[in-house]
Amino acid sequence: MKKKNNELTGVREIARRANVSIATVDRVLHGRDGVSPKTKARIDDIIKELNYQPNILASRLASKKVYRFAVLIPKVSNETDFWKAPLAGIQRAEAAISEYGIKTSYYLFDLNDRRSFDIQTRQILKSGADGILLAPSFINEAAAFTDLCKERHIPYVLIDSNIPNQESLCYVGPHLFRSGYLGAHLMNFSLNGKGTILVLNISKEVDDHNYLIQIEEGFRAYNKYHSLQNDIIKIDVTSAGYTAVEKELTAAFNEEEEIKAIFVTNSRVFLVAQYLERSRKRDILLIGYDFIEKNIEYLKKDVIDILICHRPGEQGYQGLMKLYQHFILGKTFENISFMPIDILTKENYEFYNNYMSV
Amino acid sequence: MKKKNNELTGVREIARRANVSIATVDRVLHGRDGVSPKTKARIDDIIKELNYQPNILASRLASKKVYRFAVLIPKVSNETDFWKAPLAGIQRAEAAISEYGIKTSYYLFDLNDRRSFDIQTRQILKSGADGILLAPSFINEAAAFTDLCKERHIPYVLIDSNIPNQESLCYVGPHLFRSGYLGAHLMNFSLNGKGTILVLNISKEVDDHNYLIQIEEGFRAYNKYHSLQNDIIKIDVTSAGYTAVEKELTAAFNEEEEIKAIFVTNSRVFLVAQYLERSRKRDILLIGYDFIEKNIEYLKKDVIDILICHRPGEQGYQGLMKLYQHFILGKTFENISFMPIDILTKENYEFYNNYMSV
DNA sequence: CTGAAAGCGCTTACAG
DNA sequence: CTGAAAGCGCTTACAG
Repeated sequence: MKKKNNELTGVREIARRANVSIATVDRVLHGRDGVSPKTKARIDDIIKELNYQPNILASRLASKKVYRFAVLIPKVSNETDFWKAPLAGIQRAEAAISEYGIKTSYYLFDLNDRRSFDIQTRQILKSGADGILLAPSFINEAAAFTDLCKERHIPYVLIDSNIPNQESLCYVGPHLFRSGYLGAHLMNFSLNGKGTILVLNISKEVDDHNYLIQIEEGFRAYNKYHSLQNDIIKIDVTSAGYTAVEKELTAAFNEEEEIKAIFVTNSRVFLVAQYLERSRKRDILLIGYDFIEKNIEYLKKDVIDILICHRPGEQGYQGLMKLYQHFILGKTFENISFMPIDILTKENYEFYNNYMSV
Repeated sequence: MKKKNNELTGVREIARRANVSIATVDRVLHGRDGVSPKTKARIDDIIKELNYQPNILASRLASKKVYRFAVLIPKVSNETDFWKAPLAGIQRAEAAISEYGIKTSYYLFDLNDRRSFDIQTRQILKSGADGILLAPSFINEAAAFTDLCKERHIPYVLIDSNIPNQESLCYVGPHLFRSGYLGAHLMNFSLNGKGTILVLNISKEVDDHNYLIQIEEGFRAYNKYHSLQNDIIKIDVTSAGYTAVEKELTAAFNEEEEIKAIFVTNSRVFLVAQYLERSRKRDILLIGYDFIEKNIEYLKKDVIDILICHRPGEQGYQGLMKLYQHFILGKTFENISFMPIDILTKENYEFYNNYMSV
């Protein structure tokens, strides 16, 4: 049975009402030119009146246009498997949206080699990607790159950490200050105001400073706000190897007897755990960051008490979905999406990453 | 330009190779009968050989079939806004999949009236829903209902709590025993083995017992496993009103001086917080469940120290998506999806629910 | 500036 | 048991 005219929907109905062809409606819908202002106005009115919502399935099926997204993140290394989770999240998103004519390409760089970051950025620009998802691990290089993106009007989404004052499409990641603040609270929850606290920044890269400093400031802010009397000793370990950590910690423990807790501002907390284990120091409260294998190992052994995490998988998933929302759905959204700050212990870590099937 | 024959893809290519029409291919693809065994075998082989993946967009666009999902959850009440979050998650999923020809209907029942649950179940069966998402709050009624669903071959997904030994399509929710176990750990993290602990079950419904008992058992298991010497006093408050809680707590505090902490096995922890505030008892460690307004209020005021949560929004989202995966994508999956067990404090609760935009 | 027509990869009656 | 044809709601050349 053929539908009656007044049962038409979508572009057909708009075309009928405006007395034009659906091709013209399509032109207006996508803001292409070649339509007289008069016609355009008429069609625009009808679109509003009908509160027309395009059928994305039909649109994507008919269109040959392929959107190309580039993903620029660190490769998983022997040192750390942190980036496994974001990658998995990104791939989960990729699977969900690939039917919509989206091609996702991966450009992985080496966290120990800032040139590899630059090399990949050049590849991306050459590739002609429509949108970019990146982790700005090398902040200066990243800022230079996003400047280029802006020049070329290529939207980009940041995950893991933010570049201040950059007009990204979105930042998906933690509120670092608040994360450090939470860390201090968790320490105090157990210490109840007593004992000296060691704060450790372990990083050979100056780039991390922006990242670590925000966490440290949050940490200190908590103790200040609550007028806690704990001494805080801050140590910058400018090498990410075990020996450097061992040396600094040995010195610290020799000088100061009252150390009751250690807070590590990034995922290198396992190095400290290793030290505590080897030197048989028990009853030191140890809190650090990130769900990585080496950390989980010490969490299980009760050497690390708490790991703070920022949903790395979710960051990757959401990051790519933001590009999808922007390009395919034409949605707008807040340009910051803060991740929850999660608390992992020996008792709940198992459930943290295994629910990600949808 | 017309494509060459050997560039054909999808059903067309299968049909060409099998020397049949695409209608026949379609029949085989969907297991409809009316195809000779010989032809079917031939087509099946080709499907495998080509590793054919149907184009869901085209499929859903062409099909007139509408899938109807029924959602059976408690309505948000004045007493608690707990069910806001699952509802929001379900609606988020609904928005994501509605284009695929899915109609979602809501059947909300009253947690104070088990008959309302029954009434809604009858409505659902009458409606002829294809799949059901439900919270089995009244466990006996729910079991009777899912028995009927099984008889009629209507798949259903459970959220929030499980019905033991039911063959649901999936359970999406917490591992309650482990959740209680974590609760005990958090207590001990602050108490360090000292002080008497009060465990409170506040519920007038016998139905909740299965739920609460699992949590309590987990809690006790932790203390036993770690040989903690804390006394545990367990109180069942069989009314969900403030006065009953006040009476029981007053009595408990009069009898026992050493109470240092209270663990409430469900979201009624705000009633205890209210009591502690009114009776000016400070320094009592208070841990309970769920991100609801009244609890957050006391979390902010430092009366409640920790809330344990099981991603209610995610449960709703994933629950509906499981039905989608089953019906539209024809995917298979584990029939249990345990939620992470999250720890909320005054410092991180703000980030817990605001990232849900995708 | 505009329209007629083919096509995206499927599903659905209908006819035989 | 099987196939030809129309159609889902869009987009895309192409022609004028």
